[in-house]
Amino acid sequence: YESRNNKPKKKAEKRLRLPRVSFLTKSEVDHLEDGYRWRKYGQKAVKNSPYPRSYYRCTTPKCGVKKRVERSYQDPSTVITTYEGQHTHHSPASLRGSAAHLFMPPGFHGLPPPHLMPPGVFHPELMSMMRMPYPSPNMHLLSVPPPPHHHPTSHPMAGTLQQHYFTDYALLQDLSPSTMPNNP
DNA sequence: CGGATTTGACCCGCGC
DNA sequence: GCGCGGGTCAAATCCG
Repeated sequence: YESRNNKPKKKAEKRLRLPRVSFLTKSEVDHLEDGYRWRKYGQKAVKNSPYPRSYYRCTTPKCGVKKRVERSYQDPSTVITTYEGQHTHHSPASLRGSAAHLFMPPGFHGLPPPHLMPPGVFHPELMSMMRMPYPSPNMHLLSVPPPPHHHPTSHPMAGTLQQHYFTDYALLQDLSPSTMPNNP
């Protein structure tokens, strides 16, 4: 680890913090499928928690979307997935048969307001599309083609043990991680 | 062999 | 300055 200080000061690019969105998902597995490919680049212990936090980066070049995954220590049955940044590409899971990007939650325009979304089966792939950093006035989805066929009951992961139930979501833009809306 | 993961070291901001 | 906490790097390692 000799040459870490030899950074040729790359034009003083500020490490700007992109807006982040977090999701709470009841899941047995830590890393949820969301239609994108990620490479893990770190893992750190979380203070006051027995569960670690994993750091992922989108594997697509030029796409610097990051993702942090940790299990809630207050409710070990839920995982906290935090996305940071916008994908510069489509989800690689846009293959036929994938239910990703087939529908949007009702009233989805920009950032979801702080009221709960209707409960239902949680689609992490759908979740990964909710990446609008700011609520633009007349924002519509980037390029979501109209669904040719809609199979509401055919989950893309049917057959696996992963059953992600949407429980709640939180917008933790710059909040401290200690503000979980979970009163003991 | 190539790409992803593991894992300790390193970086940085901040509070004291 | 020092330690701590969060975040990242990268060599070693794993795995298909």
